[in-house]
Amino acid sequence: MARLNDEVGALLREYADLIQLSGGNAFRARSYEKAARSVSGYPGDLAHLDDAGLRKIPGVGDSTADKISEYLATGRIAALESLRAKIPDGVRGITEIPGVGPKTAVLLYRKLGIKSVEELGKAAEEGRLKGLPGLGERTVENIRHGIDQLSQTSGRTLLNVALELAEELVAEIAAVPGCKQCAYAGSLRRMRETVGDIDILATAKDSAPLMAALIAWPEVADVIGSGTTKTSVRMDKGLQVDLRVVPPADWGAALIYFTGSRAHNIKLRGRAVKAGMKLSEYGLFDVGADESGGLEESGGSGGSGKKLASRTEKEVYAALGLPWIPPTLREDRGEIEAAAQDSLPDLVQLKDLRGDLHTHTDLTDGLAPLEVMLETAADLGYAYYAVTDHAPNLVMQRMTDEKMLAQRERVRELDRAYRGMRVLHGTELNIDADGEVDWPPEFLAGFDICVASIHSSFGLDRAAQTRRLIRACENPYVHIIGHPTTRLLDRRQPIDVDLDAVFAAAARTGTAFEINASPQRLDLNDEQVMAAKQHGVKFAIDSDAHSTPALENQRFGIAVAQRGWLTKDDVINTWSLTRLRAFLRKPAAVEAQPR
DNA sequence: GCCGTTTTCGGCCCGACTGTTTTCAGTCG
Repeated sequence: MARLNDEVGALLREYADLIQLSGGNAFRARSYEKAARSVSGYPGDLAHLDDAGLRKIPGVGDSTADKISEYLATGRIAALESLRAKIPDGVRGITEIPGVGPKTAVLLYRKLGIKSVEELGKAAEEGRLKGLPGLGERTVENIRHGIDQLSQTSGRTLLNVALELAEELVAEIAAVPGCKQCAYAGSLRRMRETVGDIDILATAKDSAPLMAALIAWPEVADVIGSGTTKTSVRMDKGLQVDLRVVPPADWGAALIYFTGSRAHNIKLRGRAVKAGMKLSEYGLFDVGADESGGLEESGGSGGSGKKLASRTEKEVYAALGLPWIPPTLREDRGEIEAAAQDSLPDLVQLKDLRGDLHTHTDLTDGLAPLEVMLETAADLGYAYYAVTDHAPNLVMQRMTDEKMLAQRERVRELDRAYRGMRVLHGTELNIDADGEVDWPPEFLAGFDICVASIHSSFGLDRAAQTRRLIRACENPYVHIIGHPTTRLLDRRQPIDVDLDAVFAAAARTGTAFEINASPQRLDLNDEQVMAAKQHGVKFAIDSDAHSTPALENQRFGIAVAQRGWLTKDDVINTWSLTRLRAFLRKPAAVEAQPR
């Protein structure tokens, strides 16, 4: 939907970074940064805006509008390109290292000619950073550590980015005459938080036109290989896409095979072998008791055995004595055993969500006004919706008691005005290093709902992090722990914390844990969700939206929940408002007081 | 560069934290 907007947003952000790196006016840089954010979060399509329309986007003035227009007309921005020529792209990449900003990156470039993270790592190893002004032993160590962090997060593509591309590619290929079926498979279909590549599967009698359609895609940078059954290409941004074309009759078996996971497939094949069958991407075959025991002899065409199933996934699973298993469960975490006992969980679905309990407006760092956020939420069919702007201890947001109370009054008015959607007034509190939050109890009592999250002191040790989160759970006014580990998939490692101890506290106090649906966060992640559920923790799947398009990120939160085996009953924002309100009274924690 | 119940100039998100300094620069949320 907002693809072009994101593209332009990224270019403006790059321009802002390059202004900083080239020593330009800091306010000018910030101005472009703001415009970038605003453009990325703009709900309409930029392509449909004329010059006047562009200027109406908050933070976009004459200069920025001209640059956007230039890009829409010519596909380039001259000013950006001239800055690119001055600062190598890798120098900008260096600022991705946590703790390294533009000043340090430029210093390294000017003094040592370092223009990539790799070169910086090497220079650090060789001790060449010593003696640079402002770079002591500690800083060099931090840079090393930062590079380690970065290397752990790179090389994979975020789910939302891959999904958007995959959906477009599938639509394109499915539209080619002769294409019978087309879908993305692989880790993307399992909705893993990041993916290494995109696997697309299609059926057609003649594969050539389908392969040609992929190769002709405008973002294809190079063709790695192309034959009649498989074509691999690399996109401009480095992501690899594999297209496999199989005969229509083998669709189901191939889809299972290419969806994986590897562990799921291995276990499935084992189950087949035990039952005297053989499973491959070409189908499920009867090995035959009279054969000479060889399992490897039958080739791709099915060998000696008779084909038992291959046309649909359901058919193949059924022939193995199993119900169809949702792709989000196919990780060999007990789903095959559960399926065999017909006890697969009834997974929570996007349509089950009745509300969103963590969202922002332009009163703090959101982009859209309260009224606009509510309109969009109502369009999503929600029965309730919580507005949870930042609290004062996140100083940069400049929240005050007065602003919060004025917003509450407005929320109450709008709540009466809406039919069908109740509006809750909440806040996102800051959990400080000791586990305390922003306001005193009497002020907190005025909110319908409080999310509490960590926004600082990420580096505390395990004992301290565990203690602060447990204290937050014990606060009777804290209902939901927001983005609990604070990880950012492309940038920041999770905090070091004993989650089992924290989950136990959450279950004891009736505090829900968030599945933050922002694709950069997905926090808790699937495995943590499973562990928390074991403790009896309840969950809130929240968008943490700072703009109207971000409200739709809930699909990614649902994916995490499904991968964590959650049902409707585990997720408090699938509940009726009455049941939700009862949960928000938090009796267990109140009894636990005083601490 | 953007913006205006501070409106065409002069501000612009503010403070904590860290590591380097010995009074401050850089980074972060």
